[in-house]
Amino acid sequence: MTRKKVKLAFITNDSARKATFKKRKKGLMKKVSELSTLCGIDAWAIIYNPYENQPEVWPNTMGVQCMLAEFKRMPEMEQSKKMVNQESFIRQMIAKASEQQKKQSKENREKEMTEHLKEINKRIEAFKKEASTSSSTADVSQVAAPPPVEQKPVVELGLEGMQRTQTEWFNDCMNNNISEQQIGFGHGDEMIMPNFSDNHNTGV
Amino acid sequence: MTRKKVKLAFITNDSARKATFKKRKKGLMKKVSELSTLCGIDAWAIIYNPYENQPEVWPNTMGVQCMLAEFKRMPEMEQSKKMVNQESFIRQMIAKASEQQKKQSKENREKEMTEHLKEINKRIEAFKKEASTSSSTADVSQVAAPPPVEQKPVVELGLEGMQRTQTEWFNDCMNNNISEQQIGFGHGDEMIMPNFSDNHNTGV
DNA sequence: AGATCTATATATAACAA
DNA sequence: TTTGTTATATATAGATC
Repeated sequence: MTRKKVKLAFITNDSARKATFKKRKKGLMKKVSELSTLCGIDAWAIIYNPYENQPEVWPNTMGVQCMLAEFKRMPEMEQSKKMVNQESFIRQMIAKASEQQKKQSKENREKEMTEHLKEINKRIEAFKKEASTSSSTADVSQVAAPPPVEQKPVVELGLEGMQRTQTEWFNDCMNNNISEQQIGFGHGDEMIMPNFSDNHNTGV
Repeated sequence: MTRKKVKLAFITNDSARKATFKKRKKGLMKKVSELSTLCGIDAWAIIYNPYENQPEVWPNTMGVQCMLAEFKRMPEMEQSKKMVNQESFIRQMIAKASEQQKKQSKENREKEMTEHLKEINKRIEAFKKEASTSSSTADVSQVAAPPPVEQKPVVELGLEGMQRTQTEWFNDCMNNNISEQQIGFGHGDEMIMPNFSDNHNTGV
């Protein structure tokens, strides 16, 4: 919003909409990374850009790519089914997964893949210990809100515009066909990234 | 970044960090909603606020809550397993899911739950038709990038700071224990929300 | 279409109550 | 600690190349 206070409504002009999308996507990415840095939050972001055929990922860790790609597969399989029917939902998932299976298990990917998860799980375990002192685990819905435990939070962010299907992207991920660099994210000068060793600036 | 050009590094002072988190979270939410509006993107956001015990959701559609809660469950189950071992990963999911199952299937939730999914799936189907004309489906990894199909993209966004475990939140969701309103998002004056009927401002 | 520029609208760090 | 204010840093719409 500048030069004119843009009217907050759908931009009908195609090229204008695309331009706005690009600019704002970049801004959003930056905001996420800043939040990550400033608040010590382990953050990641994926944007399935509707105007490109490869998603943008930040930070460019393969584990994050695959993990969220995994997440993204779920809606597709839900096609005509109801989300609430969790059992049939999962059956479909198994079917798809077994097709996938022969294409996976590259050792060198394991390490990266579990990188973030380990962090998360450590926190979950820590939290469980804390929570178990205050209530039973049987009926979770009745459990009182646990006492505030100060711990590093995890931020997760996905932005997705459908261009390829989720599964296609996942396949590519599993087949190691990730193109080197699709991150367009040049953040400012003094950015400090405490959590990731593989952060980098591209941008331009 | 004002009054002083903040140094982009972890804020060690607890209260300052919390204040910054709150402000920036709000800003991020607004940005997402604006992107949604301006570019006609079906967007949703969840923030597992590290300082509160209920996630913030926008828009406040239960289907979105449960769908993303579902996504969020996956990492937890991966605890000590490798993400790459998709089969065992899924087996664990089934185990958890069957525990869940007796607590679900409330009719009045189905409608909301599938609301977004239907939109997504429509687009996936449309895309598949388009893509099937140009290549075989057997080896997806070798399929050339499909021709750009102009269609409304879907934005998905999750921000998560671990306070409760994913599963606990999911349980609450399934048990219909969602507290009325945990969204703190008062956007500007002229905001127009074409896609959702249940948007609202709370702020405060 | 994408890269740059610039005037303004917004976001927000530091204060204040 | 929340809320409101204000000075500045940023984000970005529209224009230009």
